[in-house]
Amino acid sequence: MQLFINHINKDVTLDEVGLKKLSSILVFKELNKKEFLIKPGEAANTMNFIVQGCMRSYYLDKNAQEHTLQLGIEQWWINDLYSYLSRKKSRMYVQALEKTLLIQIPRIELEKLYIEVPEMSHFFRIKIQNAYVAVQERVIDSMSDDAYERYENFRKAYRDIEQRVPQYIIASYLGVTPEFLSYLRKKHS
Amino acid sequence: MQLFINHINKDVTLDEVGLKKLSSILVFKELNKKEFLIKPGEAANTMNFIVQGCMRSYYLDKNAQEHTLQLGIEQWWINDLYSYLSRKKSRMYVQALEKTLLIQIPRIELEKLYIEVPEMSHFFRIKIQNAYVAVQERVIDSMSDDAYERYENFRKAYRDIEQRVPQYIIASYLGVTPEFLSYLRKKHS
DNA sequence: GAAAAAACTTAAGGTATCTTAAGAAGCGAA
DNA sequence: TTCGCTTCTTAAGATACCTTAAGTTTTTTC
Repeated sequence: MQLFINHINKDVTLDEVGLKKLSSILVFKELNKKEFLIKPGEAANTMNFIVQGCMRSYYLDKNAQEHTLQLGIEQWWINDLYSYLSRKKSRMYVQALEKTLLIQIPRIELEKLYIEVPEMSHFFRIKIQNAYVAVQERVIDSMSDDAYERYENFRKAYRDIEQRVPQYIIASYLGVTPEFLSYLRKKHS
Repeated sequence: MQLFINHINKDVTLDEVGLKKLSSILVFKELNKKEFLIKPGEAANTMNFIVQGCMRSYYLDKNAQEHTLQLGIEQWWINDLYSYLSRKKSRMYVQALEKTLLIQIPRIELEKLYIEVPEMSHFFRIKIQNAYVAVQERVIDSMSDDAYERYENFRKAYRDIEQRVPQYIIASYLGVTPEFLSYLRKKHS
């Protein structure tokens, strides 16, 4: 909980009142390993902060292949932001890869909070901007770099995560088959 | 100009006062074919609405290959949103593909306007959300679809643009070589 | 309207990545 | 500790896409 407040305070400064109002709308949620937070057809109606654990979002393409879009551990936000922002049904699975504890902020309360505590509006604007930047980075990467370069980039950017998720999920994040990632690792070792 | 106002009014409702304040900070800018709005090393400090013409943003990868990230015609916004939002220097070229007339909103004025006319803050929040959704869509496409499917998607989504830009630019948007796109078109015709 | 420049096509040979299939290794549950 | 499930590896054959290079068509410029 203190961790969460510190996290918010990195980007904005909340006073006592703001903090109290924020605290009052938080919801704690626990997920077991492999449990889903969101499934296709559902809507994302909360912002979700990982207090402890590890999660990912992914979808199935027309050949039922998994593609991982986001990975997160402690102090990351995880969501189907597409669904949250557009208010459309999700196409994603958002799943715990370990036993995970989340702090959730329901959209309805959050939008009220934006008015009373403009810092929070500012905070999430920054988060959404960062999300945009991250996705754009990924488009650029996928057009410029080959699979092994993307793997190296991934290892740099996600050093803490790499150890905690199975390799086939990393492959599905990079956009290659697990077999090919295995081949690349051998080739470069 | 009326066009621009209608465009804004699609998403938010501005009163007389708001409209006047908005109008007072607009800047018109004309670009000749092939002229650049932004080059690598510069910073994006305006929002840019295309009144007439056609533009694209692209970057060069380490092999000096062009990759087109955004295409736009009349009534689209064009920018290096990454640079605008993060305030970092751009890695992009933003270039006119035809003689183009823009309406620009400088960041400094716009941020003041956000306070006086909150509808504009709302408006650009929606635009940035849409931009996020579009980029995410693209990541999903590039992982799920082969080149020809991406080409068909592109033609559906950008019917009006397809006619106006050279095919090698479409190829660089899809992430394939011009030769390969040419081959695909023949194969499926 | 001719010359120059830009864009598009074709084709051969090459490379990155996929598919399938099988076995090996690691790991959680009883 | 062992069984069963999940994950990882290996390898052969297939395919999507790239590179190079040359020729053709279209567009621009003077």
